Amino acid sequence: MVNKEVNDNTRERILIAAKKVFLLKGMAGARMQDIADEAGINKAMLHYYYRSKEKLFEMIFEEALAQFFPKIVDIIDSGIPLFEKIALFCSEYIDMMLKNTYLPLFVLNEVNKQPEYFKERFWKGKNSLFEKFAAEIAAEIKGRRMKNINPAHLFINMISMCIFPFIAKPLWMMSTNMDELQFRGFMEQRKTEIPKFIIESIKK
Amino acid sequence: MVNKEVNDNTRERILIAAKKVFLLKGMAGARMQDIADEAGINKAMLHYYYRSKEKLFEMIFEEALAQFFPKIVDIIDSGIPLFEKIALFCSEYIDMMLKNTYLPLFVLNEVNKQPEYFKERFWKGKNSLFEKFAAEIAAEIKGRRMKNINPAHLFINMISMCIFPFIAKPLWMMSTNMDELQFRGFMEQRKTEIPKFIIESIKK
DNA sequence: GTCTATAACTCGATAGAC
DNA sequence: GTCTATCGAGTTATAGAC
Repeated sequence: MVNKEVNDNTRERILIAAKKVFLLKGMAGARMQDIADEAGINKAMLHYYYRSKEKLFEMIFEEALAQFFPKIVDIIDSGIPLFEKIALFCSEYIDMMLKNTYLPLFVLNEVNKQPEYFKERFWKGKNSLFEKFAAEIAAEIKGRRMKNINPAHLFINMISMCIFPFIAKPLWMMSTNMDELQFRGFMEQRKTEIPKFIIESIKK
Repeated sequence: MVNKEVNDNTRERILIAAKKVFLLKGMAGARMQDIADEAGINKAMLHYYYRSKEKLFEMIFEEALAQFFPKIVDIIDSGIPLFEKIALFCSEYIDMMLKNTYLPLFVLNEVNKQPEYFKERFWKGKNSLFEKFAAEIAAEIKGRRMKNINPAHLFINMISMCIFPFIAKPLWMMSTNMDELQFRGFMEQRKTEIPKFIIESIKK
């Protein structure tokens, strides 16, 4: 009983440490020693619980993907009106990234570095991610409730404006002389600024 | 004389090979052996010409920064009217990235991985990158030629929509079932779609 | 300048004591 | 379950012949 608890505790602490190190340094840059230090244990333990660096990485990557994607799908698949949907998406997605600043760059970087690995291992039956969204926009256009715009462009415009600032964060902070707190404030503003900017452009 | 030419030739071939490998795999993921293979020579030559992996990386990184930045500054500092400036920026910048697909992710990733190193080594007196742009927008707003919008948001909206698709390229191609050629066509469209989208939103 | 061989070192992984 | 010690593969870097 006591062992079980200690076990779970260590297992969990390794995961937390690994997440921190992998998200900061990526698969290629992370060291098992860094993770062990961060977790306050020694290297052998990492292998005892997770066999190899790759297995440990997969755990973290899978968890990261689970955070990165479902939010998108859930909101887009919901039944609320398009303009509200856009506002909700931006707000929720930016909120999630404010709690996980390194998540977007980590995911996109690893997908770029090993696209085949990602495709086979993690990309199963997710082909039609934004088809529903595209159909909804087509309907709005046909009903003359918004301007004619290619849904693909609208979709990636929205995503770009939400995610990119987190990817360019250090560069952006240098360019604007923002500190951590000001950056967070800036992203808080964007929760409403982005929807406003989009809707202003597409409304009739 | 002959030696000099051979020298230059090898030096140059190493740079080209190193650029390819570093941009694809990043500093942490790149191997000196990969670069040597790509250049069709052996590892010792790399050290003969560039001393160390880090020195070689700095060369490539510096060159990458030179491509990534000046285009922005030049156009933004030019005297053309704001709306044309936005159109020109998007077109030129996307064009540059179409020729260097991996450039944005490479630069932003390395800056994120080593922000201090970047700041000290490469960020000298570039603080006011978009101040001029902000001032110009402020003038337009005051002159009632466009809607009231925070210049910082407008600026990063524009940059985000141009750069992000390249960073999310593999994921985007999977989501939309695009092939390489279709992706290029899509980005060609965006050269005009993005300015249209922006101007539609801010014009009065 | 270019190559082969190898030194020096880093890092993931394992053995074995407790 | 946890630790120390160490192995062995892989990598950067150098020595030395040509």
